[in-house]
Amino acid sequence: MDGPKIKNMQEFADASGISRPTVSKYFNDPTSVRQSTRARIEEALERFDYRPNIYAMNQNRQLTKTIGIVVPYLSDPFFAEIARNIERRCLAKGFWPILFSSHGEKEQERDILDNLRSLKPGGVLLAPLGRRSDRMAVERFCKAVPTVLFDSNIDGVGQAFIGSDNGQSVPLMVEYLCRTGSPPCFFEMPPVNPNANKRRDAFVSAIQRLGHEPQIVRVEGKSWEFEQIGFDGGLKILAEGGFPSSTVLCSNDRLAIGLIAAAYQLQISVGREPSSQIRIAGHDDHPFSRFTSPSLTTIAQDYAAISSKSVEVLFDVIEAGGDLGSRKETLFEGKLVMRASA
Amino acid sequence: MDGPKIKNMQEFADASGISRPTVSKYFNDPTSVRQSTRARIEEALERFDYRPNIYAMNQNRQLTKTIGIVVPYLSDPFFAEIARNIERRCLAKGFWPILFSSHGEKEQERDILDNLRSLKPGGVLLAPLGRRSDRMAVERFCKAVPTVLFDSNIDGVGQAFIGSDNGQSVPLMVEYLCRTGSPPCFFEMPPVNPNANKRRDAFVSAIQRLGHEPQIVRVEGKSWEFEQIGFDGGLKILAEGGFPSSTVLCSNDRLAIGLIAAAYQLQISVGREPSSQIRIAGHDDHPFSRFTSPSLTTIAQDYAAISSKSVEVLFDVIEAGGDLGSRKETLFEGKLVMRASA
DNA sequence: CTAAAAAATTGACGCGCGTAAATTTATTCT
DNA sequence: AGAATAAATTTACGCGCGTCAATTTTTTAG
Repeated sequence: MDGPKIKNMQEFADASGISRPTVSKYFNDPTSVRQSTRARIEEALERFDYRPNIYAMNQNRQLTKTIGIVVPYLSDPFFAEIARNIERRCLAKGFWPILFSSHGEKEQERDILDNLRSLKPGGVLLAPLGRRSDRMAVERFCKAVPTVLFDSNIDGVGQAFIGSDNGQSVPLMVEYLCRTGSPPCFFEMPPVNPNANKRRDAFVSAIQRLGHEPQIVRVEGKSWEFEQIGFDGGLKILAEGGFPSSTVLCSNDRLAIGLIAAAYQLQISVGREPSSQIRIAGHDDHPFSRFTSPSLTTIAQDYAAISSKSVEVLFDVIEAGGDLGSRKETLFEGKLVMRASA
Repeated sequence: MDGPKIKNMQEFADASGISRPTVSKYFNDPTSVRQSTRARIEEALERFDYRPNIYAMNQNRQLTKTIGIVVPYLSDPFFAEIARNIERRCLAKGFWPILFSSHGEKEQERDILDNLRSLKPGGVLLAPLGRRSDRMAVERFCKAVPTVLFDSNIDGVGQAFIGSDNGQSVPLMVEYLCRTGSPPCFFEMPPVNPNANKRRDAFVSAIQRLGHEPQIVRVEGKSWEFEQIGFDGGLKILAEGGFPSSTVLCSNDRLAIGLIAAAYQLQISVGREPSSQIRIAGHDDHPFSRFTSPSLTTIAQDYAAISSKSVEVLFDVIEAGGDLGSRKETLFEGKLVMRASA
């Protein structure tokens, strides 16, 4: 890191005693040059700390080494955690992840996809808003850029989908709850994405299979502040005679977190001890769910598996030139996490 | 959105009947062209949906319209929330925010700053890791790119600092707690950034000013999973005779969230009623702090003010050509948020 | 050691845009 | 109306790099 300042690749090539085209090859794939020249270049790199101008690198490329990651709501630790995993894996593959959050807004999602297009990313990992997505815009985008959907599916859109298997996880929880106490009712809010509906449907069929009548309690609210919705809704329901069952299965953990807070405020005891008045269960194993009072019994989605599989499939798509032929859906099973709340 | 495909600015200029240099001017600042030509360009834009190649746009620029946002830990909803605010404000100014998270790791932070340099951002908003930052790397970066620090200060580094005034907020809380019950002890973990130390120091002087002996309880732990640290530490302390006071002021909300969970598990009642065994207070008004059981009394940092001021100052710096002359520090006061826990 | 294969070099062009100087056209002001 | 001013056009160059074809050098295989 000394010597005269290096301005461009030509100067760096001169300084390292290698021709510019070879240096260029090196930067696009270090393994594509002979071991001995690679060593010489990397030695020079330490002396001069030159970095190619990424803008010049990419201007004539139709596909860059950038990976776009789009999540619906970054303030939700679930997505923050997933994004973190994905970022690491992209970096390990020598790609450059760029993170975007739609912040729950359709327009934002559309803008992000628009902007992303001009970034010419090598591929995109997209967790769509879901029902609120501009389906046309997403579809158009996926046709132009190799895209893998995760978390929330949109039928037929994108090269693949990776998510968790609500059809397995919800019955797992329902059976556990029925086995250990009164059959649960289902607590939901207006669905923001297909998962919410799938979970409700899975609940209905699972509880019917066990010979019970499905009971669904729905509260209103249209923001992404799920905890607040669960709290407000829970407060109202609990104050007005309570849920139809003393066991409540929530559509997701964030809703459950709000509901637990509401129960506490009304001095309704939550838990699986005989003395408790209500049992509450969630779904997702949200990072905070182990710190509720009582800690939340839930279904653990396999963060690591979902993110690593998503990245893996995306790179398959990229290496296949943007098209796999058929759209693959991968669903991971959830695991029951028994804590104190149910 | 019909007609023949537009490949570059020349073709778009031809199609819209305007010269290329004028079109170029338009894209760099739509207000810099006459109203009538602007209208013609925008009309053509609707017909052809052309977008300039951002890579070609930026390759000859020493400063681009990109704003880098770097936070230490995105899974922390506090930073996710701040980032969201900042993003919006940058977009409103016609800039392009790009978000990065150090994920609590020094190497990540260094890599991000390195990569950011080759992005040639117009400016950067940086919430450094703090004590774990590679100070030299940060310093070097700030000399090369207009940078405003926020949340966590590093003396003399960057063009400005925006944060919250621990010297005001902590005494505010201490006085409240002393006025309404027994004087608090201070619950902390190994400091990850200067705020932690400032808060402890502010606690000591505030409690002494009120004529009490400062008592500090420290637990170990070196990850960014603060809740877990608070929980594990709290469990141990509460089981081994408890805190030196029946009122505990935690260094931050996440620690408090863990502590409340620990107290619950040990069936120690938390709250400000006379019947409660312990009072617990936090600091930050973390998005989840209203959903703990009981809800957490805390100090609200002014998210909106911090983010808007940060952006504002950054644009001042940018407009001043990267240097304001003197380094400005802005501290916002915290507000006491009285909830049920203390 | 020689022929074949692999890798590096040389020289050159183009990408899409920013930008500058000189010129022409349009707008504003009195 | 004409003069002064503002804006758009024409022309042309350069940025840093990808990439190609032809050539030379180095490595590998027989």
